[in-house]
Amino acid sequence: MELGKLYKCLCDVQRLRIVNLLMQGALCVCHLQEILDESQVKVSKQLQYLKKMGLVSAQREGMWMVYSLNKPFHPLLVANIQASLVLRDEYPFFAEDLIKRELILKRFTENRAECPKVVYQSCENKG
Amino acid sequence: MELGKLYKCLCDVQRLRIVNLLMQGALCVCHLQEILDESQVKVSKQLQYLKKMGLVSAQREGMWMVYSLNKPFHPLLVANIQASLVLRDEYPFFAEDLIKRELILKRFTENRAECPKVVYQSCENKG
DNA sequence: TTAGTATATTCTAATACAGATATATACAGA
DNA sequence: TCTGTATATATCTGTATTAGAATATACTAA
Repeated sequence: MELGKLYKCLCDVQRLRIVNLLMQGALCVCHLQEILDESQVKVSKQLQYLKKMGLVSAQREGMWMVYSLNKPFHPLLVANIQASLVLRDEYPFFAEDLIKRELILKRFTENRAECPKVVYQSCENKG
Repeated sequence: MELGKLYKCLCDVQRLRIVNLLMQGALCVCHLQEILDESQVKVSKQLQYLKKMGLVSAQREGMWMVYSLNKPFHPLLVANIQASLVLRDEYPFFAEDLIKRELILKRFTENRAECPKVVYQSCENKG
């Protein structure tokens, strides 16, 4: 992947947070929206951007559009997310978002109807 | 430093290459121009951009403007450059630029008049 | 002072992007 | 078919960025 493109994906904090989240597994728009506390339009647009750049893919499941980070993950993507997670004093939202994600996934185990299969599966894979 | 800003600095390949080079030591515009094989205006503008973003500083020495990467280097900057250097099959220009830089510095040892002191010193420091 | 070298600025036009608002589509269930 | 939920698209506005060309500045040396 072209380097300029890659960094363009990361140079918006919302997108950066989305990438961080998707690296843990697929998520649908509404849950990204919930975690990022952003409007639907904004989240959807950023996802379109990431899709246009070839970083993510979308997959419909019923009402939901499930987005996932394309594999294999680019080494630089991994390096950046890992490095950012380490700098949690300066950029706490990375870790915080992952916690919010965990809570949502936990909620799913109680009410599976709230969540697309794909997301649930990626949750189960994690153990 | 704000993350968005940092990645904006990196999302242009010329700027990325400049950062890679400056991480090794200060350089003046004309030598960056030579290594990147770009027009003076473009190189100068990218340097202004990086300066505006707070990533580099400029220092005049005679005819030359010497640019250096502000310290301390941001951990994410270091992580990205290191990771990019490792991926030399995909992004060979990083390593190539460093070789060109070495050649220029070697040229300076033969003709010191061609080079500002600051650059020469950073060259000597390296061994 | 003049010429030459190194660098920066200004102008214009093109493009990309972000935010807001409104509207449209896709699907599920009654 | 109607309703609600989830998601996407369109439009407009403002701002940021980029490129190229021309010009200006800063300094050196003669």
